[in-house]
Amino acid sequence: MHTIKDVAKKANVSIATVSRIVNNQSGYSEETKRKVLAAIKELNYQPNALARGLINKRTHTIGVLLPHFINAFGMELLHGIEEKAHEEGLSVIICSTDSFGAKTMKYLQVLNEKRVDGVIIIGPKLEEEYYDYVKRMAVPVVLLGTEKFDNRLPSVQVDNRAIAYSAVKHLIDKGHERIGMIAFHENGPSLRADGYRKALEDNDIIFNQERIVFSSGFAFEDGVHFFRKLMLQAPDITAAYIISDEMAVGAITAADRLGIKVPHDVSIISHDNLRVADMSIPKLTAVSLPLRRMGRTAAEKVFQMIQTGRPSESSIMQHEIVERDSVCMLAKAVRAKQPC
Amino acid sequence: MHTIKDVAKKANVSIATVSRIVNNQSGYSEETKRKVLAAIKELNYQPNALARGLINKRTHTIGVLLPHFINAFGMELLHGIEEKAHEEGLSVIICSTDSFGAKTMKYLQVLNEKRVDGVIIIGPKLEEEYYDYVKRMAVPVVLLGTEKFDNRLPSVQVDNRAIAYSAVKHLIDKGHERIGMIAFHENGPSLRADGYRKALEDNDIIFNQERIVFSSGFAFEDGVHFFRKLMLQAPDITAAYIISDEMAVGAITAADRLGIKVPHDVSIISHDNLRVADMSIPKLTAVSLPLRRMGRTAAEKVFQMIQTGRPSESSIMQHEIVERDSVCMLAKAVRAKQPC
DNA sequence: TTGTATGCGTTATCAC
DNA sequence: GTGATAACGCATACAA
Repeated sequence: MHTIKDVAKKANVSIATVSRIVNNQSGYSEETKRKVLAAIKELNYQPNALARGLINKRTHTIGVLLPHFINAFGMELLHGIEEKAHEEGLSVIICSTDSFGAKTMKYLQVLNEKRVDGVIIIGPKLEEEYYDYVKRMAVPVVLLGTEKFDNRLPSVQVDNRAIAYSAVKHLIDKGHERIGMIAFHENGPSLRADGYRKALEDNDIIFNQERIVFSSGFAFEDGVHFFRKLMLQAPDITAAYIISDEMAVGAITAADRLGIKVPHDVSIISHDNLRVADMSIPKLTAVSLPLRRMGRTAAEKVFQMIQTGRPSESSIMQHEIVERDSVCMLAKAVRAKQPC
Repeated sequence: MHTIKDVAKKANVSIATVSRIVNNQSGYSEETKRKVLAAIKELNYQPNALARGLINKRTHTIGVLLPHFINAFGMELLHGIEEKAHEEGLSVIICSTDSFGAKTMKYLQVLNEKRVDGVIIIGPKLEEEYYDYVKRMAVPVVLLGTEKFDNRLPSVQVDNRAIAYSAVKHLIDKGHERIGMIAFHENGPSLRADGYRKALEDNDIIFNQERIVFSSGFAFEDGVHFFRKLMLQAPDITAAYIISDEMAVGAITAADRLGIKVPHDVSIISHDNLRVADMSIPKLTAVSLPLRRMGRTAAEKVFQMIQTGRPSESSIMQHEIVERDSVCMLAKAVRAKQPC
């Protein structure tokens, strides 16, 4: 591994001159430039980013904290981050924290020691401990997730209440009135459950406690379990809003076992619109979240903050409904010509 | 951000002493140790990894190159890598190269400038250009993939011929004889197609060109397209070996459209055993690859190479067949009591 | 246009 | 035990 000194020697100039040329500043003749460039090429010289970082106080590296990143959801976010980050000349170090966040503090320390230029934290909530730490790190931090989990830091999120509202409204527009929901069991109030409720209210449908069920996770298994529970609890529903694609697929499996046909007997609309949504039978109608773009946006924010030194605004990303085959019209008049 | 100097000043010692204590070497009294530790805590001092790396010539960081890492397959590998790497005190920088590997050289340069301690390359093949570069980088490199794509570098792989053999053998054991396959279209000879052929041969089943079809990808869409093609080309098959879970799910969708029931009309065995395998209807019987463990193993290898300085052996990981619902017995005698 | 010298935050080699 | 001080590889203020 050659250093700037080797180049200087080979080109018969000082290291200062080499440095100038490498960082293409001004202050040298074309002649020397050629000499130096030739030496660089010949020696295969690559500047040492460590030494550079030591001086410039910038490592062109950011850290990403994501909890149990095994799932496809986080993957999409990560992909967006990585893509944008590299476009801006930033490398990304991934830190996959376990479900309990036990490793998080350790990761934060590592990132701090490595003097990353910024941090993106993916996750449902920001522990006070983490917040304190990143604050002391004094580097740009942006939060990335589906919940507005903190307002002290800039974030990229979606409006879950609006999403739930859209989803349920979509079902209502399709003629459904007895609508169930698999929500996520949270400590505080659930924005999604709120949106669900509001959509019913606005359309003069009475809310029925029995039609909402709270899951402890977002996985396939949760879907089969809680859809079953939902159907037992509220057998008369004709549609359901399920807050993750995997769960929705699980619901279809559960329905299958229960002898319920989707969408003929009950329509299903899901949340996220990951690849699986397109792979199930029937294909899932879903609320689509721009996960990739959210990742990109988060990366863009940290980059901007790094450049300007001032905090960025939070962004709320738009969602849309992608219609596929898991939801059908209910109105009898329509049903005749357009069976589902 | 405080430096070792600040700590030294606050503790009334020299930076040398602080350094000794931080790296817990010997050569100081308990008394000074306490003082220094107190100062460190109070100032919240974190050693600068850049400065350290500059001297020690180790960054405790490795780079991972993975092509279009969007898919669940790469995710599993990555997860294994990350897990093990952090256990060994290594951070991992991800570099997601596009399908054409156009960005690869750029990434390699970045990793080189950052002086990573090692590199893991995920992918189907190693371009000569990349090989030359990593060789010049003079850091441990391990290849991670499903193909033994190069033998100049240590790798972690599986035995694709054996896998295909196992899969087809499984179908044969279940009474199938007219077995189709969706293989991957490669330039060279396909190990999987070889294994398929060998399994037939060993069981006195004649190979029929029509029953094998070559896909250009591994995705869901490829599955629906090529399964359709396969069924048109060889309508008499009773089973098929499909080389990715996503494709297998696609095949089920295609079958559905064709009015073919899986596994009643045709059994399907897939490859990889990702989460989707468990989510389709019917659930997929699949050859399971220990992707997570493969990732861990790759990380372990680079770590070892970093420590010892000598190259590591290549590893071939074991596979196993996970029986679920997409394959059924064919023998008529059996069929009577065990319909599928 | 070019070179010298200093410092970035460490570790390590000497002295004391 | 402890403390100067020289590297590590580079950028830059200052001289020339």
